[in-house]
Amino acid sequence: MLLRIEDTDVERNRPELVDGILAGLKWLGIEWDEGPFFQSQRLAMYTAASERLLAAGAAFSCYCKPAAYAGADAAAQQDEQAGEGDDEGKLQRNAACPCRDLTDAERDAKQKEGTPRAIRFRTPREGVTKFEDAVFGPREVQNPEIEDFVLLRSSGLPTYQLSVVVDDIDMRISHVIRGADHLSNTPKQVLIYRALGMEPPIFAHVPLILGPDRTRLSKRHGATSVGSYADEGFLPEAFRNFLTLLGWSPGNDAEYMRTAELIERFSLAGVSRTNAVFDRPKLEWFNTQYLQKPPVEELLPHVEAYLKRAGIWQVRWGAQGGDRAWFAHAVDLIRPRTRLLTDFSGWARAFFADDFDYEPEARAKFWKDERLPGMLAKLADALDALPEWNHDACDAALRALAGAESVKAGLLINATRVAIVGRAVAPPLFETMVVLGKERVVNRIRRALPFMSGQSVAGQSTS
RNA sequence: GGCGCUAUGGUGCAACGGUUAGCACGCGGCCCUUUCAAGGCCGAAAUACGGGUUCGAUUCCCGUUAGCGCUACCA
Repeated sequence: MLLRIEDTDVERNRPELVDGILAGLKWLGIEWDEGPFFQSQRLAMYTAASERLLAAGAAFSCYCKPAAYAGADAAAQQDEQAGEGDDEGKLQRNAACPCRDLTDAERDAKQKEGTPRAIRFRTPREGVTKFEDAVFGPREVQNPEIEDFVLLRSSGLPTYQLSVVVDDIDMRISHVIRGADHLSNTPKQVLIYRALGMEPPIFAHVPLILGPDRTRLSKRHGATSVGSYADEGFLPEAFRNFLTLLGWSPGNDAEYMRTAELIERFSLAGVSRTNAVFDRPKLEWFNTQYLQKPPVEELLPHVEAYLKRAGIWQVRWGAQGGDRAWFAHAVDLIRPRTRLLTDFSGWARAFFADDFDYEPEARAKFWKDERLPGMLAKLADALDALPEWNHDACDAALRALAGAESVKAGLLINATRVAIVGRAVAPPLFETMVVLGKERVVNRIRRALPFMSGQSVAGQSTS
């Protein structure tokens, strides 16, 4: 596998974008052994190929003025709306270029005038071009449907059609697997292969991914570069699983498939021909699966990266033997409730940092009772006095107090949870206490007391 | 406009001539419960339309409609 950057359009190609592409591929786990190769640095190959085609009579020089994309499009639409004069527009499309019949003399004249020259392919005006697509099956198009397309622009830069064929030949590409938007242009490439005396490779066109509005996925649909999904806290493997199932299925109802299984089961035969809508909620569901099912160890490096990014990573958590086990334990406790990696530095922040705030909704919901400050003060004392710090000891201490105060344990449990992690949404209390440790728990409860009792006190807690 | 591709619940996929049309996400309800998730159970929800072929069509053929793609000196 090699990586090739197809940057032959000066207008649209921005060098900075390449870094993003490379980073995105790496994040996805796509590795390449050779490259990246840049087509913009292989121009000599394309001009050489076009010269060969020219010499063989398979191509010709064109001196027409280029029609700007926007202009051409607008003109075409006007033609359609006008309803008349559309003869002109129709004839214009798919037509042979008048320059294909220029005499040598006429050509020399144009050349002398300094008229910009492009090189077009001399498409046969009859016959059909056939090829086999691994997904769409046998294909054939009438040659007259294909225009005399440009191979080399007047700027000397090749078009996609030319560069891709030249490179695929040079790089001995066996399978061309790409978006179905290229299906219609494939006959042109087959024509070039043949004119170059080569047999085309295996083509396989895969369905497009559409946005919720059913148009091709683009910047307008928000998070569209792979990098933004990385930033949002998605796991590469979840993304892979989700993406693979867009336009492909193993033939049964299997959905959660680790990458190794995906690779093992994938086959071009299972690829569908219908475009698929990118369903963000389902992607999130896949992410929760990958956050929760694999062994914690696999998750640790990812969580570590996000904690670092949030600036709350402690080096000791990375030390094998040391607090690595604690870190794994904490992550394991938190992950059943996570949907994105950012949750670890989000609602679960209190597990890794001492500066966290009390979620207003949580306070409103669980700190309403006026007896709370008094009871929690006693709870802190009781916990502090505990000879051993484990789930059952904490559990017993809290329930004993609840009994003594004649309140339901839930009242204390919920209030305490908010006091020590700041959230209503958090793991079971006693397990949380064990992970946080006695000193922190006691301190945090005492620290929270002033913020209770219905008074709305804004502020942060530091333990 | 021309050419082409596609068409199963809102979304992603199964069923590749015979099923009460299945699974998953999402949605609603219930259970569980220490909050919130997870999990379990239940539910609403689809074969675009019209013709054929066939004993029998989601499935094969034709037409219509719709969506998408190509029709650029973009890829």
